[in-house]
Amino acid sequence: MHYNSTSMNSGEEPPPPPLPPPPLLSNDLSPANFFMQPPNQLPMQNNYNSQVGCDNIDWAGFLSGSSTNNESIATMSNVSINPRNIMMESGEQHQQQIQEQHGGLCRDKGKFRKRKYVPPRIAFHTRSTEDILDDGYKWRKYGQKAVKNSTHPRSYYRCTHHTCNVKKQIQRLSKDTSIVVTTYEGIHNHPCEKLMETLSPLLKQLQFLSRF
DNA sequence: CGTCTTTGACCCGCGC
DNA sequence: GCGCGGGTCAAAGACG
Repeated sequence: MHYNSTSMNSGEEPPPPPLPPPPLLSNDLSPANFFMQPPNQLPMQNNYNSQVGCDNIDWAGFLSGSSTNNESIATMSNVSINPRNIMMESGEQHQQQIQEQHGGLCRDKGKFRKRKYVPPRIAFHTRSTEDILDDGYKWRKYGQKAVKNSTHPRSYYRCTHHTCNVKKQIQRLSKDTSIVVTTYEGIHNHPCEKLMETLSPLLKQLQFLSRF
């Protein structure tokens, strides 16, 4: 099954059948420990209707949108994700797509209404004692809210990069407080700072050596 | 002093 | 139309 743009935002489709709980692995952020959640298991609305396990993902490229790999970046159990498809669903391109399809309007009780744009979201379950998982990007907290039917509040973060509009939400599951649900909204339009910090000395050395 | 977090207020979409 | 709940804003405080 391909994880394409048409399957991600078809709000009229019936909800998928209940799925077994995701495998919970450990508390670090190695790709093997990520697990994307289908909407019927998320504590919030999102646009995804596929359960996806990921074992070989270029996360820095995926989250920054800078991946140059045209093939799937994640494969497992016959499931694949193409980052190009996800990027196509982001921001203005998605809005444009909706406007082309519906003229920016959707039907409600026979009347046309403005359709609210919901950017693509990806949620991860991780078992961790820490609320904030280090994904290499710098985040600024801009809100915290108590959520209904949950003992733990939801925290709202924005990427601190001035041109980047990526947000993430962090919440602990009330059922199992050891599980942190991290939801990313949008795609980074800049490289991962931590990655660049690590790579820049190497790049400088390469530049120096390439002179000879 | 600049940056970040906290937190109550406000806004808006959605369901009834 | 109204109330509820989720998301965001922005002032105030904390911290290095």
